[in-house]
Amino acid sequence: MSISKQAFDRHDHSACVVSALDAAELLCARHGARLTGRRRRVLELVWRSHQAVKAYDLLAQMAREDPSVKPPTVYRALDFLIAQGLVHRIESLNAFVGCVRPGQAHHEQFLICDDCGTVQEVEVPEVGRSLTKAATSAGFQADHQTIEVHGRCDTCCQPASRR
Amino acid sequence: MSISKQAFDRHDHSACVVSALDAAELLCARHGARLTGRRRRVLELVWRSHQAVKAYDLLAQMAREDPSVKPPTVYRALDFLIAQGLVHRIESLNAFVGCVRPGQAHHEQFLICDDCGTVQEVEVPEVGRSLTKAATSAGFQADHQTIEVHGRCDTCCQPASRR
DNA sequence: GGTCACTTGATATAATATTACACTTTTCCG
DNA sequence: CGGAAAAGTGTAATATTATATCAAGTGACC
Repeated sequence: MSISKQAFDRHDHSACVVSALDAAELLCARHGARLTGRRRRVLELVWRSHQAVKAYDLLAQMAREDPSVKPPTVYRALDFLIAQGLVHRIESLNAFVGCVRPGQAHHEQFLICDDCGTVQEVEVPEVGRSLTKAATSAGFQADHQTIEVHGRCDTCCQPASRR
Repeated sequence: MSISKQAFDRHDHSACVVSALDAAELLCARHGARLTGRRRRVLELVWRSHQAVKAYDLLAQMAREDPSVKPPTVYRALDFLIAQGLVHRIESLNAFVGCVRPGQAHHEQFLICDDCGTVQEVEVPEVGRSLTKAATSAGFQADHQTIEVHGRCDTCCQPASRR
């Protein structure tokens, strides 16, 4: 972890959002990809929290602002953001989170709290390495790894009195 | 891997099915769980191949035999089999495979061929260990790991002529 | 034989995701 | 500039995956 759990719990989240959006603009510009209004809005909503967001929750929020937003609107934007590496899909939740390391090559590894829903993206290089190695020795050519650890986060493990 | 890829490609699959069903009977007896007709049938169908099976494919097959089979029938049986550790859910496919090590504690780790759909369950102890360790040091109490590697299996990597 | 827990049947519906086609906007080349 | 091609979006319909609810059946055990 780059920051402590305490720091995380009290962090200024608006800064996360701003930096995520800035990074997205930059990355898209560099890749010649268009971060349109819809896509930007979806990314912004995904970044509302560090919990995984459901596509239909995004849909509900966006449809309130503009009734022309329909499921394909959301899924297309998500597909784009995922292709750009700005958003990750959490398979075990059918939900989505903002990528904390856009633009840097990394395996997708997540700690998912089943209590509060917080998704923490981590980087444990050995895991990717061991898996790729094991796959290779089985004659398997690994393209993509889905690594999702469920459990309870630090905060949710604490007795209530200590929070 | 306990057997070679070549051996696997030509293996006598009916033996897999028989041994899976036998192991299931044994395990359920030991746990005081009831492997009813429905449940047994679902397990059998899951074991039809080493590919992940969709719930609605199971449903279609079973409904052909008995029209009273409905989605809950299948999902309940799958829930039971998963709880008994006889079947694993592949999150990234919304599909199910038979467990090759029922009764033995293990992390669920899979190599999934995106060409032929074959799912190979593997055991790479370091991966589970590294992940748990990383989680712990982040104050996270890990309960369950979802590890699914997508790519191309040995057979599908071979030029067609060599198959 | 009664009762309790578990299992199943049946109906309905919720939640997640995609297809298809028309239309608009942007790009970009001559 | 103008206009064709590509990319993005709107719209409607539908496919796929999964669960809730309540009633009825089944087997285990005293």
